[in-house]
Amino acid sequence: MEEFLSSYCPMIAICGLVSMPSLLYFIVEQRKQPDLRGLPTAVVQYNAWKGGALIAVSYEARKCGVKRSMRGAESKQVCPQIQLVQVPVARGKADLSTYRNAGSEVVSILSRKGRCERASIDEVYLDLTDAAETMLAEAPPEILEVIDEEVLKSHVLGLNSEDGSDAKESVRKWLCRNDADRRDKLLACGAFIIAELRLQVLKETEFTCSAGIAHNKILAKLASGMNKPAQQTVVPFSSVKGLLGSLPIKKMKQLGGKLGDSLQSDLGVNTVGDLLQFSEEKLQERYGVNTGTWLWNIARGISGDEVEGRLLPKSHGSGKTFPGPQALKTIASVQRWLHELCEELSERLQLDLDQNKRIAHTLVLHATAYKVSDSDSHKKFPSKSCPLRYGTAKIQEDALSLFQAALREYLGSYTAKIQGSQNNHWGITSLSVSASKIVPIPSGTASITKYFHGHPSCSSTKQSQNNLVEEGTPVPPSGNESYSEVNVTKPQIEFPGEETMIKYAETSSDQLEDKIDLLNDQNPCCSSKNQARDEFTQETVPVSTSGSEHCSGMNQNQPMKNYSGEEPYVKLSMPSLNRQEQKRKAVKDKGTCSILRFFKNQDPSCAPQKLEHVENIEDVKAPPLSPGIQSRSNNCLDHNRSELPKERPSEDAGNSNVCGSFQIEQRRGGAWSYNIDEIDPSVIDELPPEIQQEVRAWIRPHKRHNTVKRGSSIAHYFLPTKNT
DNA sequence: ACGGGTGAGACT
DNA sequence: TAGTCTCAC
Repeated sequence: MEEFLSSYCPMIAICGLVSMPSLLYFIVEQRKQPDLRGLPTAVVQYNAWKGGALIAVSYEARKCGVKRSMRGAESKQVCPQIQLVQVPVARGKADLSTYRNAGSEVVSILSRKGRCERASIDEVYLDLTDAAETMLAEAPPEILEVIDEEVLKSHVLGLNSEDGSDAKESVRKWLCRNDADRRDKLLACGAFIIAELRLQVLKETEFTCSAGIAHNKILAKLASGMNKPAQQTVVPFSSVKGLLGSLPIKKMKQLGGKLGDSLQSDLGVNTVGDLLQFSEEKLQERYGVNTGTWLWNIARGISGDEVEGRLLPKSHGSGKTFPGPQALKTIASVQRWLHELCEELSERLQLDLDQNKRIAHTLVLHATAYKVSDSDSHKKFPSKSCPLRYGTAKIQEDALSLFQAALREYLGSYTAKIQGSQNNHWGITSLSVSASKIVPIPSGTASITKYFHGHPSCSSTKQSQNNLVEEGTPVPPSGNESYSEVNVTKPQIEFPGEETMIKYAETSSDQLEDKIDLLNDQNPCCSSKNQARDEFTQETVPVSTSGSEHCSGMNQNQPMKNYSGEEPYVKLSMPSLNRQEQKRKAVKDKGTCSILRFFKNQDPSCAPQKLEHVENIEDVKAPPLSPGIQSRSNNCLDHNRSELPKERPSEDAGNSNVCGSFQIEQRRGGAWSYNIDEIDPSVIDELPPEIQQEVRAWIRPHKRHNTVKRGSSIAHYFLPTKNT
């Protein structure tokens, strides 16, 4: 216990979660068939094999014994009265946009009270540290006369409902305990805030959600799943050990897969508590430095994973599988499907651009394939990427080129005649295209950069470096545009593998303007595509697409309607520093935070939230450059350990996290699109709106960069070698 | 040859 | 870096 208490560094973050099955289900229920409410229902994927796969099952249906792994047909057997609704289909594939949008709607509400991280389509983490502290200071639970019912319905782990007395009464007592540990008081405040948010979500969207409230994300996540649906669970500080002690190891996030298996079979660890018997060194020895440390911490309920403050996805993808007999066996069919996928992707990119002013820089193609009678038939189909050019047709074009390059590589010596009709050598069982390296359009940033020219920036992470580099000097990894031309028009030219890829070039402003031109290019949809297709046409394509065979009119991508004002791009092309310089600065200036200091005119720690205790943390005080990447870890344990690797932190920094999780179940109508400027957590609010975003982007990573998901990055930086 | 479509992140 | 792999919803 001692170890727990002393090493458990509480921050206050509240994490929200929205669970996808319910989300899917209820959206459908509400929007399309409101009368399904209350009936056993499931959402099935369009694919009609055996009635389609269930991807969401309502609670009523679960009671009937319907499980997610079932097919539609099976569910009918178990529960004849079940109502099956189909997931929307577009372009011959499932279309999840409805769900994405619904998730956004919830995010926009949750983000009113604190920093939000959209962890997935249906999960949101929320850091309510500030809100909880404010509440504690201004209106602590004990002074409230009336306490909302929703709060009283909280589940508080470890709360012995004293001699079977009223559960709500004991919750009320716990919430209002005067002598409680400050950390628990903060959690109590978190419970209030979360309850309110959940009610708000319900009111505004008709979704219900579950939540977990704890001092870090992983515990909040754990808690959020403990009482569903539509309930919230609090993990008091003192309950952590008890909770984890008996928790099956695989229930812990990140341990549900192979690592968890290995812990069980190799170390005989069955519960998280079992992990306690292993020294950190031992764990590192077996799983590597980062994972070892991460495990050691997790066993004690410690996690340095910080709520990131990101509301938008880092990538967009569109993909489809072609299982078994549906495998694609001709280039023509691959091309056709790529067109569909790219069309969807392009649409989403365009939306992102319009709504969020962000640009994706990299296009990636993934596929899985099989091939027969080849020595290395187990070789995986390689992924390929290239600079992303906006415009549906260009994306389609480039994706096809990537595919062909990958296919050649995959087939190796076989490469011979890929063309022709049906081949018996290979088949494509899945295809996907995605866009990544998405960065905000540097509107406004350039001026800021200029303004602070010479000032060190707050960069500390890969991401922030990107931002800096990209924003300051708009150098998208724009390859030669000729790249794909070459590949497409002469697909059979022999490329020794990688050479097909364009190297990222130093980009000058001219090139940048090229890029802009590209963006504005009307891009007659079929132009080069037809060429490409002609080469492969005449094959029979055994797949049925949504029939957008001709690329003529339809999805022309509303070409840049928003770009009448080349405003953003104009700024793009006035780099104030050349790229190298930028890079150098970004790297060199790690750990400083002049910008925030400038704005806040105080608080050298650069952390956007209150940092009353953080002064204890040496990194923060030493802005120039610390060996570790982050200047402020969210986990004081890490910090202490960085100095005293063997020591438990003597004192927690009093910086507590409250994390909660949400699960959505219902909604009402109403389209939504979010505006990141309006969703604005904390401190930076006072800044002029147009620069808030940039500043935040600079600050956030500085505050913490958790490069290693399951490992202490500190360990990574401070431990000289990795003992395997 | 089915859970399918998506996403994030670590490793190398 | 780009590409692979794991994990999760």
